[in-house]
Amino acid sequence: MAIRPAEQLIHKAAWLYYAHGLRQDQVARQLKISRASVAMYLRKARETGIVNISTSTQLFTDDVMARKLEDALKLDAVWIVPENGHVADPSTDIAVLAASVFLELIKKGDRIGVAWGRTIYTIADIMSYADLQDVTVVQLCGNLGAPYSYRPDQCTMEIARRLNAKGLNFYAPLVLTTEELARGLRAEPVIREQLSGISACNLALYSVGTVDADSHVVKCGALTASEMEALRRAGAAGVIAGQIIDAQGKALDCSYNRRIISAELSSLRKIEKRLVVVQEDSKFGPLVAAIAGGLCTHLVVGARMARRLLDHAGPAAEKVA
Amino acid sequence: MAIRPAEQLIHKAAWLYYAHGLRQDQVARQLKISRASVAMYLRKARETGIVNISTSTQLFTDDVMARKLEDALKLDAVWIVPENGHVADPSTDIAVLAASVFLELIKKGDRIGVAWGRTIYTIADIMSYADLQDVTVVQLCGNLGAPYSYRPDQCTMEIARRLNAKGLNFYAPLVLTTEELARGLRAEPVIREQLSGISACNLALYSVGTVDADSHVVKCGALTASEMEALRRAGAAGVIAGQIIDAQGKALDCSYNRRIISAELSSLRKIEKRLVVVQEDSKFGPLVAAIAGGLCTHLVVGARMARRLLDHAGPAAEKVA
DNA sequence: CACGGCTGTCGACAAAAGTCAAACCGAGCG
DNA sequence: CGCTCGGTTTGACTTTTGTCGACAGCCGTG
Repeated sequence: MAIRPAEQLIHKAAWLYYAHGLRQDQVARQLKISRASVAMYLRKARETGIVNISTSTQLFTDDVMARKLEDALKLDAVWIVPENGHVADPSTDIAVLAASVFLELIKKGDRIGVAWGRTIYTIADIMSYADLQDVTVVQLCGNLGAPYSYRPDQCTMEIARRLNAKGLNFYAPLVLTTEELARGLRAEPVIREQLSGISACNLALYSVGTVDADSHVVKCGALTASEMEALRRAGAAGVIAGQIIDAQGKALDCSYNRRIISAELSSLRKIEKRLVVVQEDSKFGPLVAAIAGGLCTHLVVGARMARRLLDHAGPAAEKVA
Repeated sequence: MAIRPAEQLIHKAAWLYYAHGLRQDQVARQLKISRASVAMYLRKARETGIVNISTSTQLFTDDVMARKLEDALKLDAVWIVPENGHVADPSTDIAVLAASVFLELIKKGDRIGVAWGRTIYTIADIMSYADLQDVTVVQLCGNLGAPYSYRPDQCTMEIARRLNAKGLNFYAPLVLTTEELARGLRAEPVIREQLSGISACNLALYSVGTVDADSHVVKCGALTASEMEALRRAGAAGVIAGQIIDAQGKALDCSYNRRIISAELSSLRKIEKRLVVVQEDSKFGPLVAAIAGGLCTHLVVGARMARRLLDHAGPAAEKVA
């Protein structure tokens, strides 16, 4: 009995407890183990996704503002977390909501593209476990040898681990020193395959990055602060999956963009559901650019950001009318 | 504050408790209500499907016998509930499992066909609540003015209620006295529309009925025991959605079948996922017939029944080989 | 306007679940 | 052969949760 009590017993305990509604001591008696063990098994069952507890995220879409935003920005769905004087900081709230929304959007057999960043890693970190063996999580861009714990491959792997899904990592650096080398690497069969597999995804998860000295690409050494400054003057408005975009949400025509290994924006746009999560208010500009470029269909933001987006879109919408 | 604490507060409480992992007293403090109220809200949240607790049914498909059955009978998925010396009776187990499987098979936007019977009603009765506004539950056959609480319309409605889905009832009797009247009624626009809408379903839930004096159609007075006996001699092997089928799973050519208002078997076969649940061992014959007729793609049965099916299919499979 | 009925709320208690240190058990190793 | 080590199991204890009866506000009604 001590050989492999794990799976089988955990399953049975979870089944009796959650599906049949038995008490822990009843389960213990039925399984002929102590109640303490049952409690432990149940915790494991929750941790491994054998049982799933999910809460409806409807509360956050019911907001009238969410509806208005959907209309104004032509998005499929918007979730807004209220920022009333809660004790907890709103950015955690946003991540928790994003994790729920993300899980809710996943279907069996899905292929999911994941980018990277602090926001994404936070989501991965608080996301509850699930048991989706037939799901694949693919990395959307090359890696950064960064001193961060939220490198692209880590984001992908952690999410795959949580979902009990297959993780497909990208074995290439995000940015190279010469355009030529990048071109060559992109032509490599392994890399090319991975890149072309991206448009086969039906769900993507990413955030947007800023284009100032605080940007991750700068912090990770992919660009210097002054190079970034120059790009900004040349029209850079945001960063998506390590790629610089302009205010229209198009890839900026610059050396940096030609030196990276990352999903083409056109591939991203082919993905049915593009979930964008933004925590920081400072990312307003980049977010507007991403939306303009059609890189977002599903959006999770805080109330303050939502209002700014609406104010921004409002006049434009009136102009059209 | 006493005006309508309902939805909004329940949602918030559920959110803080289940998604954020706060304790009930923390939630109470944040929402400025007593902990007792929080406990009550959480119960309501569970009851109304605002939070969903589901357990993986993998344990029951992992069975080697389940795999063999899938192969032998060409089914998409089989769940087998073990019948070891559990305290609980196995038929409840089957229903609990069937309810979980059923919920697991439902996707957003689905259209679900539901038949009737004791088994189906039991499933509806123990099924946990969910919050699927964009799902439609349609009744697969006409009604019986029966002294039972599991009339077709009740099965449909109860399931729709549990899922928070739209319920589409059939406003016609299951069986009429003359073929002519039945033909006329089927031609009625309302009825015809309902009937033709059945093949648009992508999930169906039904059981099978026996063709003896204990059959529901006999108990409900749709047929007398002697009429049934005659039909049985004429080749009747089972009942599906109030319709008599022969051993090949084809509709039996008989007056009774021409006098009923129910889904055509061909419409049922067009439904992508056909979940059949069988509790009683006595329904072996009818089940074999239903499977032979391609009326089943997903099956939930007890271990004893599974073994009989395998024994039955085994020789035939060998003969082919 | 007083009256039940209804619903939501609360405090207090009982029940259930979570947790921890200690015991246990088999496996591998010196 | 006896040892430690990693893991599981257990009983005892603490914390958390469920529930009950009582009370308070609101409503429609007589």
